[in-house]
Amino acid sequence: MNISKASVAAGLPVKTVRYYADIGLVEAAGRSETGYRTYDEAAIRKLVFVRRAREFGFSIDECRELLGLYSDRNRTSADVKKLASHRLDEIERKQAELQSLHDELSHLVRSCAGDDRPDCPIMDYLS
Amino acid sequence: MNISKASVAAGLPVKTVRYYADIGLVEAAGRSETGYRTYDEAAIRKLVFVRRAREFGFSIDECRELLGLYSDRNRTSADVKKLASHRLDEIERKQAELQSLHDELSHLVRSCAGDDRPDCPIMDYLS
DNA sequence: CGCCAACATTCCTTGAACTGGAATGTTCAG
DNA sequence: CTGAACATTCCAGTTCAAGGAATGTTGGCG
Repeated sequence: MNISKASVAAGLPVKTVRYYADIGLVEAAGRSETGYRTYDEAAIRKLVFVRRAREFGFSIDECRELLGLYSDRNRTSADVKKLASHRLDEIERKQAELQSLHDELSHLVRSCAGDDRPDCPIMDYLS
Repeated sequence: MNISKASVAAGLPVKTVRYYADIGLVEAAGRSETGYRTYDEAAIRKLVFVRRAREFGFSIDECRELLGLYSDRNRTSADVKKLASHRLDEIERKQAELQSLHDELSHLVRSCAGDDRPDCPIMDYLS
C-alpha cells in the first residue's frame, strides 16, 4: 500500500503521514525498489491511533510514548499499566472539561428562543 | 487584578494572556496609570472559556466567533442558535471520538496483569 | 512503444499559536 | 533606598504541520 492509500485509510493528509515518517513517529513498513514508502495494516493502525490522540491534545512526544506502550517488549507489564493509567486519567479529565464546555454551549442554545428577537438570556453572561 | 493573578485565575500562562490581548481575542479590562493591564471577572470568564475551547481544538478564529455569540448584540437570536448548534455538533463528535480513545486505552489497562511479567495481551495489537 | 496524468520523492518556505529572552520600567517590603 | 518581584515591548525560536517547486516513477491508452 503506497502513501496516498495509507493516508486515506488513516484519515490523515499525505503530507502529515510523510512528516510522521520523517520524525520517526510512524515509520513506513518499507520502501519499494524505487524508493516509494509502503504501508501495511499495522502501520495504518498506528497512524489512526496517533490521529485520534493528536485530536485530543496529546503532543507528538506523548504519542511516541503511547505507541511505545505497545511495541516496547522490554517494558514490564507494570510499567505499561502505570503509563497507560496516567494517560487514562488525562483523558478522563479532558472528557469532564469537554462535558462542561458542552453544557455551557447547550445551555446557551436552549436559552435562545431561536426567533428573530435579538435578545438571548445568556448573552450577557460573558459581556 | 493584574496579569499574573488573571493568568492563575484563568489557568493560562501570562505570555498567552498577553498574546490574546495583543491579537484582540480577549482584551484586558483596562490599563493602570503606569500601563499595566488590568483584568476583571468578565475578562477572566472569557479567558477560561477560550482556554477550554482551545483545549478541544477550536482555532483562535473559532474562539473569536464563539465569544462573538455572547457579545454581538446585533445578531438575532436565530443566528446565535444556528452558530452555537453547529459548534455543539462538533463538540459531540469530539466527545464520541474521545470516548473511543478512552475505551481503547482502558481496554489496554484492564488487559494488563500489572505484575512484572513483560507480556501484556494487547501489546501485539499495534505491533 | 510513446505519452501523459497521477502519483511519488526531497528540499525549502510559510503559517498558526504560542514561548523564551533581552532590555527596560514599576511596585513594595524591609 | 535598595532589591526582588512584578510589569512592559519587541524580536527570535519552536512545534506541527501545509504549500509549493523541481524532479523521478507508474500505469493505462492509442
